[in-house]
Amino acid sequence: MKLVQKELSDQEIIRLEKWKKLQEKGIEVFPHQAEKSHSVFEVVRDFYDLTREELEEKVYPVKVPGRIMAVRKMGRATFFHIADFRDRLQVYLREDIVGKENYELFELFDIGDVILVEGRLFRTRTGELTVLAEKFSFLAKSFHPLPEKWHGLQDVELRYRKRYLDLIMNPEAGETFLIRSQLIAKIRKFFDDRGFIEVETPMMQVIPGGALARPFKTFHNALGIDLYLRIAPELYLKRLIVGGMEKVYEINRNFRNEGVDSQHNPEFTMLEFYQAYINYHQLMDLTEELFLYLAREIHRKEELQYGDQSISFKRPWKRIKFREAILEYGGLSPARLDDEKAVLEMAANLAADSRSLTYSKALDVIFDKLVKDKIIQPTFIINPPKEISPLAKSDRENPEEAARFELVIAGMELANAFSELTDPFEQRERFEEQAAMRQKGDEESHLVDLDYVEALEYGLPPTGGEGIGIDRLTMIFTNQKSIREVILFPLLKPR
RNA sequence: GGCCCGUUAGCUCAAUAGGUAGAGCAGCGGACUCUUAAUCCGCGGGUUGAAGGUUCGAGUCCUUCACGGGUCACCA
Repeated sequence: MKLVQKELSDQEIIRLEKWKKLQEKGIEVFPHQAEKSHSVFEVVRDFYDLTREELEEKVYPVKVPGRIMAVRKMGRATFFHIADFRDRLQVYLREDIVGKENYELFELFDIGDVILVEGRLFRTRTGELTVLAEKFSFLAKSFHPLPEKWHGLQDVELRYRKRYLDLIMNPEAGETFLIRSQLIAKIRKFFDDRGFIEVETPMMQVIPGGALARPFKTFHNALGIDLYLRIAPELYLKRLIVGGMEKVYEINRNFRNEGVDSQHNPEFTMLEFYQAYINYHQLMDLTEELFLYLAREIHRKEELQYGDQSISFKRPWKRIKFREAILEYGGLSPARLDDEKAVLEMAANLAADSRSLTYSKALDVIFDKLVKDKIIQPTFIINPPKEISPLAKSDRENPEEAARFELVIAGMELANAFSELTDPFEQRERFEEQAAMRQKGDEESHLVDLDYVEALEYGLPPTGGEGIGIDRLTMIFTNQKSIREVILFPLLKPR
């Protein structure tokens, strides 16, 4: 018997010795299954309201699995708690009930062991719902001591590397990931109820498209070809609209070979949905509905606390043109905004790499640096420059602007949506413009995807499409400031 | 990648000005049949992230490296 860790602490050696003793006694430590009646969470949920008298009148037998969390031994009686990732439940162990031999056996149980407790419910003098144990047995032995009971696991790195310890010790962690799960479930319900079809499209692509980002590259041995992990599902989802699927959505991972910070993880989860026959204005309405629905369903509120801000999803949300947002929040005069040279200069000072800057990209840089942070309440930023939107239709009134919006909440870009470009000839031109930029050294420009253009040549009806970052959405809904707090296993360098 | 901060017992943290590395929890032994950060008595536990350097003497000062956090850059 060897543990992964090479150098063992005294406590680990003691636990191994206890295991040995258990084997000598022929006690099953790692059984094949457990006859449970309730989880800890279910006991607390279902019996929380029963009074002491009700519990005395009628016997409520339970068989509950859980991890031993805190032991208070007082001679021939012991109190301890068992926990699952949502709740904890007190257990009362008495020598006169379980028998002397069994009571002494409890010495071989440690904090951290997973056990099954069988008994009846009662309330203690202080009123705490408690299992009066009649039997208890091992479900698994823990060979390592748990982190400190009061402070929990504080080391941020360890919390990410050993998320299981975070979940065992810190109830807030479990709560965060529960909300994440509920968000995704409710998003599915929202779209399913509206007749959308959930689909899955390739994660490995020959031409990574649908966004402006650098991809991860890999290689397929049998076919002998380079493949890329997808940066977005967009072009495939629109092929499905061509194929007549009127409303589709996908919730899945995207991969972008970029830096890591509190708002970016190399793999992240995106919702993308496409609906034929609608434009980006209708998408804004749908987006408002979706967020309001999620806030009501999950938090029973229309306003959420995020840091020291209160974010209101009450409709209607602010809609402001990209240009005007820069004027309003960026502190530029209209004259300065139209002065191409001045704008380029300003952006060059804000960006490290100013080689491939154009007027439109410069505006985007200024927006990112100076404007985005200042927008806290849900705000649609509409009609950004067409040049940075190669897959969107041009705006009807201003052909240099895109029929597109970005949704900003709490200084983060939450969503990006547009009236999809459906004209195959214009799409091809836009791809070629992007290719020209790539020639000039812009690695994030879009690659030409003629297979996609060919799909458009068969006829893509007018379509509205949108992407929503699920991780950032979860951050807003769980009041977390780092994306790593909402991803169970964020990318870390190996130890 | 740049800059700043952090890394000390299983965990959470101390260690004045460079002078014998400590506490709480956890663990071990003992007392205790309504405790809940249980209490009381006693005990053990350290390559101070790694490698160099300065010094009579380094957890502490210097250099390099590793990992993490924050921030800037790039991105969503």
